[in-house]
Amino acid sequence: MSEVRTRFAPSPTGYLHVGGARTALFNYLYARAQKGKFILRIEDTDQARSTEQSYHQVIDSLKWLGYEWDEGPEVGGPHGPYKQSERLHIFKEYSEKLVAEKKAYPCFCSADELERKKKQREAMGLPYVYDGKCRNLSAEEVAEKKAQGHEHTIRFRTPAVATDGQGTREPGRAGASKEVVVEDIVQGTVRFDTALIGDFIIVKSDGFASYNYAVVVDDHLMKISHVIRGVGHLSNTPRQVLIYEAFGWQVPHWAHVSEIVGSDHKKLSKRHGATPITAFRDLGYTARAFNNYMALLGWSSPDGREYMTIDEQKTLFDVARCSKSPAMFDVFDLAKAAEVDLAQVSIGELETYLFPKSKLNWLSNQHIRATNDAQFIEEILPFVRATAVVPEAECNAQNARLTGILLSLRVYLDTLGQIKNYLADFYLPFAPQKQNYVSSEYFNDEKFSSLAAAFKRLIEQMGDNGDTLNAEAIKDAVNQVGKEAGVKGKPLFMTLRLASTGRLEGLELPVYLGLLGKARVLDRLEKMISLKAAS
RNA sequence: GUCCCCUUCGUCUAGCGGUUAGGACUCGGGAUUUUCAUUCCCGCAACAGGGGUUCGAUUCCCCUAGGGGACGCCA
Repeated sequence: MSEVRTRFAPSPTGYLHVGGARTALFNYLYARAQKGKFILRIEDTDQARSTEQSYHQVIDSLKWLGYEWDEGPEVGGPHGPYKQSERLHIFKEYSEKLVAEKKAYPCFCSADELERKKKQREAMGLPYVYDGKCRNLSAEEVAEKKAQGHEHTIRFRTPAVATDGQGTREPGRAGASKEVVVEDIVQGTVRFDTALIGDFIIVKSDGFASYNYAVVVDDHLMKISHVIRGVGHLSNTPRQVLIYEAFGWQVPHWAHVSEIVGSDHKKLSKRHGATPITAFRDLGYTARAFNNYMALLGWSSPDGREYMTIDEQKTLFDVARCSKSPAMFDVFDLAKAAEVDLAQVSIGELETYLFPKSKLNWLSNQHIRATNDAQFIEEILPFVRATAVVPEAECNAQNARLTGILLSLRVYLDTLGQIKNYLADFYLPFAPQKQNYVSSEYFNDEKFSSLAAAFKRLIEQMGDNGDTLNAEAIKDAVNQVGKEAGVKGKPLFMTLRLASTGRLEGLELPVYLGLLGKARVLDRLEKMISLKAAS
C-alpha cells in the first residue's frame, strides 16, 4: 500500500481552538500510526480575513501541542509551497485547463444579482442553486464581456444537471441529476444529488481559488492519501469529488469525524469552548494532558485505555475507531459563564469558569504526577514566578527548599497554574485563618497550650538546615511530646499539626514542617499559642 | 425550507443479533493514610419514543421526536 499522507489545513483567520486542534491531532496521530507523513498547509486564500498574526498564533499553538509536521511552512518539503497564497499560479494553470475542456466556464453574474436571486429562492422556500445563467455563453459573448471590463468568476460545470431554455434549473427533476457517492471511513457511504449542488464557483473574481477547488488541487498535488476533517466538510465533499473526477484524479480516502460541541450541545463557538488553545497552556495544562483529553473526544482506544502518552496514542490511534456522534467539550461551566465571552477574558477569570472536577483536570493531574521530577520543576517554574510569592533569587531548579515544596505539592495539582494556591503558605508571613481552628476540638482542648509549648521547645533546639528542618527529627519530637504528656494518637498529632501550621490539613507533618523551616514553624507555634491564650 | 448526519449512565465512551449492557470522570459509602489529598474496594446512574424484521434486538429497517451540520466570490 502506498504511503499514508495526512494534512492539517488551517486558515489563518483566528486562533486555533479545540475543534481545529483535535482535527490536527487526529491527522498527526493517524500519520504516525501508519508510519506516514503529516503535512501542514496554510489556507490563506481569503484575503480579507487572513492575517499574519493569526498565522503565527496557529503555528505557535501547533508547536506547543507538539505536532511535528514533516512538510509545511518553516520546514519545507517536495510539494511546496505550503501556503495557498503562494500557489496562485498553480490554481490558475489548472482552472484554465478546466475552462479549455469546457468543464468550467466564466460567469459574469454580479454578487448583487446572485444575492437577489438567492433571497427569492429562499422566499419561495427553495434551496439556492445557481441558475446557470452564464453556463452557455458563447465564446463571442465571453470575449465581449471581458472586453467591457466585467469582472468574472469561474464556475465548475456540474455534470448531469437539468437546465431549461431560460437557464433555470429544476432540482430533483427525474433524470436530471447524478449521484455522487462518498465512501467515508467514519460516516460510511453517503450519497448526494448533483441537482442540489449546481455550478459552483472555483475561482473568485479576485482571481483567488475558492476553497472547494484549491483544496482538491492541493490535496492531489501534495499526494494526500487521507483527508481527515470535521463533518462540517462532508457536504462540500461531493463538490470536491466532482473536481477530482473532472481532472481524472484519484479521490483520497475520506474520514469526516464528529464535530465537538460545547456544554450546551451547540457547535463550539467563542462563547463556550472555542477558547484559544494557548489559554489552556497559560492555565497550566500540559500539552501531554491536553492531547490525551482531546484524543478521547470522539475516539477510544481498542483496549479501553484512557490515560495514554502521546507515544501510545501514536501506535493505537485509528480513524476507523472514531465516533460519528458529536463529543462534548465539557470543561467550562457555561451556566456560570453566561453573558461572558470566554475567548476574551483573562486567564485568571477563565479559570473561575472551569469545572474543578472535569475529566480534563483528572487527566491533567495524572500527567503531572507522571512527569519526571526535573521536567516537572522546569515546567512549573514559570508559574511559580508568575505568583510573585517566591523571591526571585530562590526561584530556580537549584533551590532545594523550593523544589522540595513543589515536588511535595505536585499530587494536589490539576494544573501547573494551581501552584499559586499553595505557595503563599510557605513563603508569605503566617496569617492564621480563624475558620481553620476556632471550632476544632483540638484547639479547644485544654492540653493544646502545653503540647504546643513542649513542641516549640524541642523545635527550638533543632538545627536549621538551610531553611529546612530535618523531617526525622520532627517525627522524634512529636513522639517525645506525646510521651512526656501522656497523649498519643490522633489527639497528639492533630493538636501539633494545628499548633504548628494553623490548619487541620496538609502535607504529611514532618515533611510539611521540614519544608516550612525552623523560623516559620516557631512563628506559627507562637502565634497559635497566643491565639489560644486569648480565646 | 432542502439535503446530510447524530441519539448507550450527568460527561467521555465500549458494544458491531443472545452480555447481570462494560470501563473512565463526577457523585455517594467504606478501607488504608494518626490530617487533607493520594491509593484501594463497594455503590448510584444509560440503550430517546413507536413500529417492524427475527426464535431473539442496544445492535438491522422504517416512522416520530430531539439535536447538530451544510446549503457563500468563508474556509
